[in-house]
Amino acid sequence: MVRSVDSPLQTAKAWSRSRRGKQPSDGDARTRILDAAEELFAGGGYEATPTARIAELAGVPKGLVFHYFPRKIDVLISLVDERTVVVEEEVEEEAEAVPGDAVGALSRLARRLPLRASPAMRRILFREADTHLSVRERLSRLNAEIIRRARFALELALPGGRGDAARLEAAAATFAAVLLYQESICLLTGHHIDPDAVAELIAHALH
Amino acid sequence: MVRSVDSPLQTAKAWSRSRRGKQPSDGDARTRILDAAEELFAGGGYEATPTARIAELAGVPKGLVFHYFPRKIDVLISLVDERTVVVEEEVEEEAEAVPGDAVGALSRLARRLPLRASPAMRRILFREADTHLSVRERLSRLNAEIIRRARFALELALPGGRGDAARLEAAAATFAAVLLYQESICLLTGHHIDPDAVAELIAHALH
Amino acid sequence: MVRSVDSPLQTAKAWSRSRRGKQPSDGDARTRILDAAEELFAGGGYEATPTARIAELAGVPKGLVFHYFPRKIDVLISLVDERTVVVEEEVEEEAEAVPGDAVGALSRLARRLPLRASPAMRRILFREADTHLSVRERLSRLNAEIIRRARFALELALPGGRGDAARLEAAAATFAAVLLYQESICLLTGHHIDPDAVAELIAHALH
Amino acid sequence: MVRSVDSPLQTAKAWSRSRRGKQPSDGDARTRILDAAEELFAGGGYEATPTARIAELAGVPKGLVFHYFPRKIDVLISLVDERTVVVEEEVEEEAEAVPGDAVGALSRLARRLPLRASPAMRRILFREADTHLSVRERLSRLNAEIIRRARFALELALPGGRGDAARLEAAAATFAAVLLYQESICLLTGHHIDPDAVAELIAHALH
DNA sequence: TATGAATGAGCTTTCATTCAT
DNA sequence: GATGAATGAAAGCTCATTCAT
Repeated sequence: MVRSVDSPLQTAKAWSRSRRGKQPSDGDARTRILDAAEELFAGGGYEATPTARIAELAGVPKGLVFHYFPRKIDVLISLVDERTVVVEEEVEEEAEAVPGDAVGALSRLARRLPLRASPAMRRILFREADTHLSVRERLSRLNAEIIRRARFALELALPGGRGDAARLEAAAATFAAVLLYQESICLLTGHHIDPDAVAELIAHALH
Repeated sequence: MVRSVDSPLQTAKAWSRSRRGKQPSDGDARTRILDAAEELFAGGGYEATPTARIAELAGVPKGLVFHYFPRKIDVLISLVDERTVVVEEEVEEEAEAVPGDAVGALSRLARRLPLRASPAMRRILFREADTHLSVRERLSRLNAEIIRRARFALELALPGGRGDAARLEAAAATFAAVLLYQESICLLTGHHIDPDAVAELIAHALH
Repeated sequence: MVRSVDSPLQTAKAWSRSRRGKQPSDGDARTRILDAAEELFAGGGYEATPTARIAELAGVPKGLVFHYFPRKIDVLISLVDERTVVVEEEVEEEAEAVPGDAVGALSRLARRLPLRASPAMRRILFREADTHLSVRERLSRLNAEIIRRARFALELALPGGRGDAARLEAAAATFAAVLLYQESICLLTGHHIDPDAVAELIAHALH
Repeated sequence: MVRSVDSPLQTAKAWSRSRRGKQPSDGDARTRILDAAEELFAGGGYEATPTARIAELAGVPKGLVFHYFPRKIDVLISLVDERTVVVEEEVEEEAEAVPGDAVGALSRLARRLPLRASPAMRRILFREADTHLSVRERLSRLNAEIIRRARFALELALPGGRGDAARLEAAAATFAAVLLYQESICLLTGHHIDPDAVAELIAHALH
């Protein structure tokens, strides 16, 4: 089953609608500031976005941005804190796992990343990761969680310990790398990678 | 044969030495400016690096930077133009290919990316790709070339057309993704991926 | 008799305790605002103290400061108005005067300045005097009163009109200058002046 | 006898003329910036003076102020460093000293403070002393030097060890206090103190 | 009386870029 | 080519003050 809310394939617009169900400039001032920052940071990058433009897009006076976020960097930090959630435990995963169905397990993971974040927030997560510590930490945890889940899915789906641990580890890391960067690489190079095909490939590699 | 010059594993220092065989502040002014910019752009990002700091690190007066590079962006463009070379044709590759040895072929590709660039330049290539067109184009060509080579290596090593074309394509793209992003992901998350293990995994997936 | 309350030698803490007999953050909001302002103005100066910090230290919301004091300058004015009292008439002074004891009279004046103000308020009085008219006026009156008293003490203690009027005037002004600035100069340069020694010096000069 | 150049009585205008012999807006940009800052800091205080007004009065663009003085405080520091000189040794003083003529010695000290600074710089020295360390240090050294000289003058003029050391110390400190603060107190309270009268008073006290 | 979000002018500072020498 | 003073637009940020509640 595909749930669109957290599919990485859904559009920014769709995310907005499904999460807030309102017009873009709705909500209180603080929310509108974060909305604006999210859009601008995703579009042009943190450094290249003046706070004045955030205020302008949010429809609030410049000073109000600093009322809520004393320093510009606090906007980014709050954005990451409040709008990216790495889901680190999910009991249902085991329930859904079907022994032997490694492809299905990975495919499900690809469709339902343990990340609650808009497409815009994902771009911010990657783009600003190497400049800002708090962003990097979040990304780091996401990466670890995806690897953990991929490993779990593969272990469950491939009982009997076929394949050594090292190969399983490489498989999990590879799948995480592809998932994390497919959006970026597609955006940058226009080359699309189908996670399902990779899932099948990896599953096949481990039999 | 392993050539260390373009190995992704070599250090920034080693690159510097092997390429220039000089002290860091050697060379003419233009070269020193590019050296400084390379280091600073890689470290803090293009936007966050003032031209004055480039001049300072290069040991040249501020005005000289603009003598060689009329606009700041020209420093980045020149850097990418002159210090990242995507090697798009290499006759020897076929010569080295051993039919049946897919792992060896991919492993060789990992060690010898079709990219002549310092580690610093690689970071710049990824970091600034979504902001600056010229950088993005270079990255795009690099990605395409790696996929092309990975596909070629796999086709050659796995004769007989075993495995369908789609799976082969997924394998090539996966390998390219891992190669391209392993440095970034390691830098960001601390998680290291061994290209050889991935090569073996993929080769095994295609038999 | 020595009364410690207005001795220039008493500490800020002692003043606080003796005057209010309460915890620092006691009292109604208006009082706490003035307390906070007194401390901050004395420490960093009027201009360098934001009203927000006054409110914060006072433990009241920012808006309340402006409820009691419509403009920031009104805090300073109220402080000077309410917390510096230049005592311009004191009948007992004559009673205590002992003809012939000029040193004792001056010494008593030094210990009991005709000023009811905390050490913090004294600093404010000097520091802000040349910027704010109301402060300057208060300081001016204090200076005049000290001179008047010193002159009176010397006249009374040195009967017979020995010494001409000009010298007596210079003596009074000198004593006032030393008294008024000894705190400042000690604070600024670390050099301490003993008012008693100066009293003796001056008395001796006039025989 | 040396007169007007360093007399505390000379006007700001006269100082300007005698020191530079030019129009106010002469000199290079850096000098004009310091000129403007000197005038404005003396008039309204450091905190209350925006750098933009300094630039405006100096007739230079705002950015140039920060070209020469990276932070606003550096303008004040440079001003104190370059435009207040505490003269800590002067051989002639002994030559001029006439044993027995204590009044003359003190009077000469009053007229020729061991301070090379315009009246404006003197005000800055006092006004900003308790906020800025570098200013306070300069003032502290000036105070110490005046005391040293006053003590020296009195010792020389009053041979024979008449009067104990403590009284002599008090006398020196008193004279220094009056000299240092007469300008301030005059400015603030309008009350003028004649240093000569104080000199005579003190000399008389020590016979 | 009490509150804190809202406001915008103005602050210090940064910086790419120009240009006379 | 080489230099660093000069320039001004724009950045991040501060802050007194207002005002609806």
